Amino acid sequence: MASESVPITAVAELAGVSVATVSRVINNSKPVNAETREKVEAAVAQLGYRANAIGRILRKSETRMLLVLVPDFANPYYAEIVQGVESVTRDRGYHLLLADAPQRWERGATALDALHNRLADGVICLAHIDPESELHKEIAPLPWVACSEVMPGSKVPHVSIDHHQAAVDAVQYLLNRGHQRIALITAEEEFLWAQQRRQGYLDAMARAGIAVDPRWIQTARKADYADGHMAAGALLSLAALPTAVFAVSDTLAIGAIKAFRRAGRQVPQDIAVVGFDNLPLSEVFEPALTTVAQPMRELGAQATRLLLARLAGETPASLTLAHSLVVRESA
Amino acid sequence: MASESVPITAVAELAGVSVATVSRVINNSKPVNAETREKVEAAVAQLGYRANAIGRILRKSETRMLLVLVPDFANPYYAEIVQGVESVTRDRGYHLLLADAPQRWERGATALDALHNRLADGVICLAHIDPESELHKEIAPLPWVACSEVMPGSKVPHVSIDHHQAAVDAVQYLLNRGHQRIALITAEEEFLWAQQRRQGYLDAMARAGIAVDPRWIQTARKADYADGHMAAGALLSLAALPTAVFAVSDTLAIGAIKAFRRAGRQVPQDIAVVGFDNLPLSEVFEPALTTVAQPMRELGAQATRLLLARLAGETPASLTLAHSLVVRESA
DNA sequence: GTGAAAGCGCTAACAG
DNA sequence: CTGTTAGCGCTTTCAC
Repeated sequence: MASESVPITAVAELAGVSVATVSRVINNSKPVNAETREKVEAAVAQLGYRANAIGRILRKSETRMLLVLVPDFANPYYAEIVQGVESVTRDRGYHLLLADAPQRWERGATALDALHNRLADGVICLAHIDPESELHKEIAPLPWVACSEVMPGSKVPHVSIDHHQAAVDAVQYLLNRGHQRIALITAEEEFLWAQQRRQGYLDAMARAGIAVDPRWIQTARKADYADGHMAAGALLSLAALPTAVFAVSDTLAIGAIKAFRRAGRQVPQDIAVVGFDNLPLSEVFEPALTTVAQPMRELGAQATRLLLARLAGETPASLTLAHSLVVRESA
Repeated sequence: MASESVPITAVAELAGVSVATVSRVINNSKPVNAETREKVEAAVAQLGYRANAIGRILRKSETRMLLVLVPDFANPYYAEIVQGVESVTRDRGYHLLLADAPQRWERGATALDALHNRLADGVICLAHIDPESELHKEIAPLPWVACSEVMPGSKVPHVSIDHHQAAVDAVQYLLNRGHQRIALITAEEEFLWAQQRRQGYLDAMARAGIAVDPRWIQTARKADYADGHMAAGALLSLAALPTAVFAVSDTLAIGAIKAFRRAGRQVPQDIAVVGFDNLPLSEVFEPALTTVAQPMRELGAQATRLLLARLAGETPASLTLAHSLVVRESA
């Protein structure tokens, strides 16, 4: 009833028992006489008692909160991962603490405070962490797992897809359809995945015995539409236009397609385009995008299970989840 | 250095002072002798001491955490609002507790536990709350504010746009371009905004002296592409095709445009379409969508300020933020 | 099966 | 300016 905080002592008093007994009843931690239990339960109900989480946490020094470090909330890719995280935290009775992982990490007032201050039991990091950075030094000794972004050489448990193989699959698909002059539109490689996807492209081409013309490879600054547009422009200026493009993100792919069309080229007839990510948008865009899909929710869920296992004292192995090529109209 | 938790007593001991003095230094709460301060700071640095948030919270019974109830993380609309929330919580030194607000609220194990258990100081609710529901009974006595979803008749502080006026503006734009037979594609009206946008359409039409043919109004079950597609199909079967459509969401608008085009109609030449939301997608889609934009980030930020003010004992007034019509190609 | 009491880490009131 | 002490709300020995 009351919105006011009612402490366990009030319940004990009303029920005519000790606080220890109340605690036993609400936690089912030890056998309690049925009659006593009823008295306690009645008192709990009457007062609308809810155990204060803070008192409990202080005592047990376990917060049952997990911190999620997200590079960008508004990016649906991360949003879906968070959804996956949430699905398992909810089941396990954990709460989710969300923090923005800013590009430039300021010493001191960081999102990691929550963890340092023992507000959270562990961290799930979706952000890229430079091994040389302040952030890495801060986070290294903490119980954390990486999701989607894998740190090379780091021994931290992580879950992600095999970006290299996914790129190989995408390019192989193009190869199988008879393409030879396959271009790559990639992004600057601060993010490891960009690097890995690039290598996948290179390896698939090499395995097919195709010499890659360096001008087929366009590196965009970021990965938005405008960048894709520009990269496609560069491709368009080539004497022999590639017959297919693998873009390392759907946004890049869409920007490129727009450029091709503006130049009077048909997709996929004149030039086929494969993207990466399977954004909701890629289904609606015309032509609908052929693209590589990642299991985002699963990525988040597994990362969470990994962290929970780690917190439980286990030493779980990192996980690589399956990707899939979604074939639509653009290639 | 040590990742192990070091208590304030350890710092006091090392510095040769009392815990009270340590507390004063780290909180700057009372003047401390410069020399003493230095000793304490040295000890803090040496031990890598970080004040345990839980102890502090228990003592001050203020968690500096805010709970955000989100209907759907993966929906970019909510994601951007959360971004706005985060921007102010970060500035004010609050943490963000994120919870999914499920459609069907199960009694007991709810996301509101966090609040009942005093884990959070207040709630920002982005979800629709039926005044008759369990959830409403639960949340009513708590410190909360509504964001984007406004409860009719409820006295809870809220921030949102004027959906009615926004719809009037959209329809008026169409009217100004000479359209008369303007159709409405709306969604089932569990959400108040759908109802308000519908009324805006009706009022704008009435004010223009145009009798609305009931068949112009198509009500979709949900608000996804397929629904827009279906609604457009119904419109297409009319003897006199409307010359314009106002769709209460961009997804509906895009679904409709696809249907029109499939039927050989040009947008906007044969039929103009205005959407609502200004999703990222609406800019990329072809034709680029003319649509109503909401200031999502601002919505989140203001809601947070409202809550914070409320927690500070003030009684802030609800806010209505400005929307804007973004004119592109579809109308 | 139950109660008394200690103590998690911290801040603030009170003395000095 | 600094130290002593109480106590926030809870769980968990340890007795009985």
